[in-house]
Amino acid sequence: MSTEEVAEPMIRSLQDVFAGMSPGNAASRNLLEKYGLRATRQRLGLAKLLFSKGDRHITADALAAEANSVRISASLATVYNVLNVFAQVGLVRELPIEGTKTIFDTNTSDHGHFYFEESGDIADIGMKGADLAGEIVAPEGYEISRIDVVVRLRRKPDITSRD
Amino acid sequence: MSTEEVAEPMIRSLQDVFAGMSPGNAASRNLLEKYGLRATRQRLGLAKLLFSKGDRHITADALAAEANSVRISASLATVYNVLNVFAQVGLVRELPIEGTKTIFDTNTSDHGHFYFEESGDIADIGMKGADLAGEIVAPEGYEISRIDVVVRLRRKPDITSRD
DNA sequence: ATTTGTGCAAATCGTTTGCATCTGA
DNA sequence: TCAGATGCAAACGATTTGCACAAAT
Repeated sequence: MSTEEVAEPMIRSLQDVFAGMSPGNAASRNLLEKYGLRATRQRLGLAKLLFSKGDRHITADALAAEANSVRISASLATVYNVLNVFAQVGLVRELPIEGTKTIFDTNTSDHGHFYFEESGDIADIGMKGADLAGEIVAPEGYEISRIDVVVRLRRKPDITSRD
Repeated sequence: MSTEEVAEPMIRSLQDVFAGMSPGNAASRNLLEKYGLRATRQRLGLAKLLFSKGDRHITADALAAEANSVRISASLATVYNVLNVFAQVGLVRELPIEGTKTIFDTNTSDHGHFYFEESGDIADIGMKGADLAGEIVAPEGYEISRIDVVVRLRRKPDITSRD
């Protein structure tokens, strides 16, 4: 993983590749190898969990739990390892939202997020991320590497349920 | 640290209150009490450090170090305490930027941030934060409590220094 | 046969907490 | 006075790391 050649996310719809596939199939191996990653049992399994269910926002913790509940054995340390490696090559993206836990996003395209303050849930915001990019001017000598937009939401006072 | 002045914040009331003041003065006490906080030695000292030098983006760690270097004794635990209390009442704001360390921003107005990836420095972005807010529609039943915009920057390849 | 990944437990890092002691209104 | 703050050290939760073992090319 100390690979210098940080492959660029050429494949956008990872969901397409993984959707409905059984773990350990040829396509998955191919994908991992395309990113210079050895296709190990746990990487294949975790990739399946990450990419076969549409866009996800998940913590290492939660992913590990989910993996184990589906008989994909992978220690927490390995899950962290795999997620970090995936992030390095661009298969997933780290979200800087909540102070403590790191959240990994399987959607690596330019997009913002809604953050539901009471539940901690996260949801993608359609466009906007890119829109903003166009208006912001980077300081002299710098270029924009990425823009993170987080819209924090609180439940609106429910007027209909007054009595 | 060396906050490059990329753009200027618009609201700087607190700075005006504290600028050039000696620690422990009446105005500082007033301010703290206005927020329902008891004016203790360390709160006054930390407030001075935070608000008398213009907008700042600082970690608890760094603030504690700075305080001690200026003979304002305050344990790390207390610095955390004070910063958290200040954040609760709205004197400062927590920034969700780097996964690990929490950064406190003395500018609580609506604004985005530049994040210099190589140095870890943070600088305010003039407007934009609010602009974006106008375009985003909150999901049914929710309202926007706040929008965080972080523009990550990398150094642009320096063309002039090629040889 | 190598090289790379995995798993465990111990180690680290930032932050919080319990508790005895001090301090400000 | 006496609620509320502080300081220390131990406690904590999330993540990383060292090392022996297992698996992939």
